[in-house]
Amino acid sequence: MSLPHAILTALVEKPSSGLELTRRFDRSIGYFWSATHQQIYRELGKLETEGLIRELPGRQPARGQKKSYEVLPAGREELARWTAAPQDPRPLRDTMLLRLRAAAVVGTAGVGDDLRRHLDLHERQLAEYREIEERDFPPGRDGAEDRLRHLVLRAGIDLETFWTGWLRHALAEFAELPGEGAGAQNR
Amino acid sequence: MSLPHAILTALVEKPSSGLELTRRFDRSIGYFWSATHQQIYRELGKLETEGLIRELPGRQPARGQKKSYEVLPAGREELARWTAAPQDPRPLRDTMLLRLRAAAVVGTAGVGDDLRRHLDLHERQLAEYREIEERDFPPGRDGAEDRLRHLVLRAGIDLETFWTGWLRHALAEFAELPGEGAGAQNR
DNA sequence: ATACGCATGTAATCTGTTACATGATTGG
DNA sequence: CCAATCATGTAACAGATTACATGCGTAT
Repeated sequence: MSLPHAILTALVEKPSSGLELTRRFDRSIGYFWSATHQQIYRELGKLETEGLIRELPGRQPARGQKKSYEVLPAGREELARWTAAPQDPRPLRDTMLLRLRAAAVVGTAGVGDDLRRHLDLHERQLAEYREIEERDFPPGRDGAEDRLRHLVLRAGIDLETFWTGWLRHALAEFAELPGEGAGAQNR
Repeated sequence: MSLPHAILTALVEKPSSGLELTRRFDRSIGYFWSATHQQIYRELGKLETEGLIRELPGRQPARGQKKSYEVLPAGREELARWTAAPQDPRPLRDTMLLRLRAAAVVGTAGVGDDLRRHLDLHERQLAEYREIEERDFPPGRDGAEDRLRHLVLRAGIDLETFWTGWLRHALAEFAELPGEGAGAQNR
């Protein structure tokens, strides 16, 4: 129940078409709330029906034509209401941890290589976040909006820092496991 | 596509009934792959149909009667295959981060209180993990299975450490935001 | 004219959530 | 006998994923 609010947030920041939203989800919002273009189009339809957003006036109608939306006052209110309401953190669902637990009973074949690959992925993501931080949040600016957005980016950086650290630790442990030189075994 | 493998892992560790699995998901496996009893029963049915698990022999049939399952060789093979195959990390979906981004445009009302509540939740979870670590992983044991399971628990501990650290940082930032004494405002 | 990329959308399927229904067992 | 609890399950729905369909605009 958060996708509509992710979209409302994006549209309040800047009115956009479906594809533009998709691009922005790929770049920035999707770092903590991912969505595909199908989800976005479907949800835009719903939000329009519910009167929370509307098509920007001065438009072409047809299919294959760009169609931009803006947030209506009702949408802004709904977003404010949702933001203010308490919500429990959603339970974690992580495949790598599950695989390690499975590896404890069926063997570690293949897992070491993928740990290395994940480390690489997380290192890249971390580097990307740090670039964004340098570019968008140079020292000594502090509007309230900037601070909040910086805080969110900080979470991303800290989270990737956690993953890279843990993955390195995991790889070190793996190196000490019996028979983990080349990578495979099944008990 | 991981719930069946979570269940297979649990059943390889120890044959169980649906409700016993549900309990174990609440306690241990669910820390990184949560599931409700409905999901579990549905999936047990599928796994049995596919010939990956079977009912423990020596059974009563009827509804309301306990029904335990064990993993068949085909199930163990499928689990090993899945564990060894590379998988991309699933994209992050975090509501609190989304809310902060929304708060940057619609105001921070209510968010501060919930940050505090989340900090409390994550501190409790961290304490629970640490207790498990003390109880189940005293210094100086090192079977391969133990090491892998400890590694998974370590991820939980490090992750909760990240959250509590970040939430404290966020609360400190909030304290400096204009008008954030009592908690509410809308721009 | 056709092929490519942009843009919007439909459909089918799978996964997860919520609410409820039913039988068995046990303690009062 | 009754209520509570254990245990299994159904049904309906909501959310997410995957594959595909269609139309427009532009460059070759």
